[in-house]
Amino acid sequence: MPQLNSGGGDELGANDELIRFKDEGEQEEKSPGEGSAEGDLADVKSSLVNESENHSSDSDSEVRIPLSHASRRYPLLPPTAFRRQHQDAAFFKSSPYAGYPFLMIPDLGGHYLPNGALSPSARTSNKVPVVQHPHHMHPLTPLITYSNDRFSPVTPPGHLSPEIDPKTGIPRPPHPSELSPYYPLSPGAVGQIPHPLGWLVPQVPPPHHSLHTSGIPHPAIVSPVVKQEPCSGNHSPNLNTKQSMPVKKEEEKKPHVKKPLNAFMLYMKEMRAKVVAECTLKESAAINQILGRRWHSLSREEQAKYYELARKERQLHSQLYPTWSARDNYGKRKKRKREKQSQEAEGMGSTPSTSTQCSMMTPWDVVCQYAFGAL
DNA sequence: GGGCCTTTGAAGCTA
DNA sequence: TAGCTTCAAAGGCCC
Repeated sequence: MPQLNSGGGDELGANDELIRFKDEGEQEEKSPGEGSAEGDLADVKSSLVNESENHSSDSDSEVRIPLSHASRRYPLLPPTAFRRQHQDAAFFKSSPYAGYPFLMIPDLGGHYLPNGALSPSARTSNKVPVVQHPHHMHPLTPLITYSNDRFSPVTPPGHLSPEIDPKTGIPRPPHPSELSPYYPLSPGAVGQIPHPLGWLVPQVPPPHHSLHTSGIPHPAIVSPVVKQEPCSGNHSPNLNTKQSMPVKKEEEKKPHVKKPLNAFMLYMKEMRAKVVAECTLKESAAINQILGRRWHSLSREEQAKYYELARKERQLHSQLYPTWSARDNYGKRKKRKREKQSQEAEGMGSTPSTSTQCSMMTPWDVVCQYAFGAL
């Protein structure tokens, strides 16, 4: 992936990302940021439904990709290409993003400064290069959270009380502004923060340990998969076990500091509940497909918010864990899909797995190949 | 019970 | 340096 800005302009990642959608003609949302989950839901559902209906009308209603079982479960790829023939007229009229990638790119530079900040022209009235968040969430609140469950949702004094979603009538899930999911703090710590911005330059103690000042592990730290060694009666595990731990075991016990969330992850975190509320889907794979398309339908300004958030997220993360590297988490997960695929590819010789094939082809290639029976 | 699926982006790794 | 790989979240599904 081309790093468009070596000067730390993370937001320019959006640029790259815009390019990625160039040849997909993917944008079907009506208006930026107002993607209808129902429409997306219709897509996903129709895809799911068509999976069973496909036998009777597989000729032209929808091209399905009998790839992996997951692809069968979420046969959305490439979504627009599949649907365009029949749904465009009814559902996705002229896509406002038909020229999205082309139109946006040259404009992008005008809004971003080499350091990654939004240029004044791109800013609204606020000096903070983060546009006011439309989803009743302070744009910077993700920075103070990392996990919903590590700390119970303690509402800071004077903060919002639990709300009922006016749209759905469903109790709105704890909102990041009340319950920051990314870098959650102990209640006390939260109370010490007068403003979310305070976290941008946190007066945090030297982060060479995994504990907050409160003694509670930082929320970005996930309890490592550690075999609990019998501790001789002392329940100050973090300190005492560490002292007596051999170097190797100490490394094993090294707390798992998670990667900071990128812009899209932040967006997903925020929007997932909304999408789930708007539709009946619960499977993350399907939800993520919707969110992925919504992400692309966002305006640049809206995306810029999340890129900025992500940038600050990384900033904060690096301040909290200056010695942490993404490398630390490499190999922490068990088995990766690609491993399996590569194994399959090896076994299949010149015939790579379909997924691998897809990764090497444009979605349209896949469509064409399926449409013409090449696959 | 653990891995897979799905998405995008950041960062590490490799040739 | 380009291209590939891994991980981050999430929750249902599958083996």
